[in-house]
Amino acid sequence: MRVVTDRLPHTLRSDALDNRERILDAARALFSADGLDVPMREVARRAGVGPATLYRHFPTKQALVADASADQLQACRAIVDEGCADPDPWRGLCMVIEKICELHALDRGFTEAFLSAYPGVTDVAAGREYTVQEVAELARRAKEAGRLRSDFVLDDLILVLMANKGIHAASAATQVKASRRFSGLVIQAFEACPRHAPLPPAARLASAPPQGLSR
Amino acid sequence: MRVVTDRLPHTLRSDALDNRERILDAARALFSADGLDVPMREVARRAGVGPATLYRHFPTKQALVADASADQLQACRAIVDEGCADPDPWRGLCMVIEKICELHALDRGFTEAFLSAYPGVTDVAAGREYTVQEVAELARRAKEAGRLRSDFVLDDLILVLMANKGIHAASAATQVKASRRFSGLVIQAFEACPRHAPLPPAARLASAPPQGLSR
DNA sequence: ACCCAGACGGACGGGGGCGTCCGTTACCGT
DNA sequence: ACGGTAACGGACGCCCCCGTCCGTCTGGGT
Repeated sequence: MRVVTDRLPHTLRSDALDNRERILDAARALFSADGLDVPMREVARRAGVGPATLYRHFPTKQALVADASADQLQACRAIVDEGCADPDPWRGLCMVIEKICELHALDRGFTEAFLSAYPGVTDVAAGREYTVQEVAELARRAKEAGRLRSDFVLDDLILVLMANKGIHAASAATQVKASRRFSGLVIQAFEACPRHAPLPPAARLASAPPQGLSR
Repeated sequence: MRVVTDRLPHTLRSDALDNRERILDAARALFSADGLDVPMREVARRAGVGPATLYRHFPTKQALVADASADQLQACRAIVDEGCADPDPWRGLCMVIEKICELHALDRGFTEAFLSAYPGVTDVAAGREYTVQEVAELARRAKEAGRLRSDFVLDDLILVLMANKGIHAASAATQVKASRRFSGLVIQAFEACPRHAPLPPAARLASAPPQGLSR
């Protein structure tokens, strides 16, 4: 083990910075389209760099995933914040569900990172926690307003996101269309309605199995 | 349509028959728990046979998947037939959705085969077509009875099954629990209800049609 | 212009899955 | 009991991915 790991120059050389950006661009594109199950080599090839350069910038796949997912994570937080800011909590909640489902439909890799809670992708895991907690408050208010069914639990949100992840289509356009239809259905199921029978008990869904990061 | 492929002895030797059964048992167990992404070697190991024996009995993975899924496929047909036999089409439809979701929750490999996650398993694909067509008739009757929302389309069923596939949990028990909660939600979303707003347009998800023309 | 640390990438050894070949085993009919 | 052959499985060569080493190159400070 190295002892003195600090003392690194915090300024990268221009070519190194350039490569770093191209690697992240490549990773974003590939992860988004194909999920996290992409060989590191493939990312390097697409970025036009050698494997060693890739590993120098991102020693582990988790590090790469975390940095490549930063934008989407930010988008996620923005959606949730916007939903919470809506004076009508039910409308805000619906918007959050729709938008997040759509976001996930457009970025398979981010979806996997978001739902996996893989040790090492701590940034994403923390982002998910933030999202979930914010939505918890939003849901509380929506229940209070009598619009969200009283037997809704937070795990239902995870359930919906996992389910949304299962939806696959040939084209991105179809994917989004299907995802929209799905979130529409789910929202109507969540809406408080006297005709609705009680639901089966909810299940504890802490996290999904770490899939795709093993390579 | 089989031509005159029969020249070989249709009677396997006793040890061969025994191995075939053990291979299928191993495949069923592994596919069910871990999905179809299991190395052929792993199936062979579990069955206690060499790789060559496995490949002799099942030249391709599709062949193995098809035979290993036969039971579940039969169960699927039985569920659908039972649902169609119910004098109350809405109750029959609900039962079909619940039971099939549960079946899929308990067998990940079959789910993947059923949803054509694995191309070329024609038997299973045909079974799915049968299922879907039977449910189509059931749905028609449920709409006629005014219990199923009029804007339900068959692709919604595929959508639900794909979504159900996305749900993963640590234990089989939790998995089934989550799946039940999920099917409960979607059933309520499907139920005709004056308070329900119209849904976003459905997406074409059928992934079967262009098959069997060439080759 | 010079220099050298920081950055690059080709190449290497290891591991695992794939599908097949071929020498050996043992089932089954006579 | 015996022979022929169906059936077996260890072993092979192939390919892809992994993470690292090391010789080469170049950016940017003097």
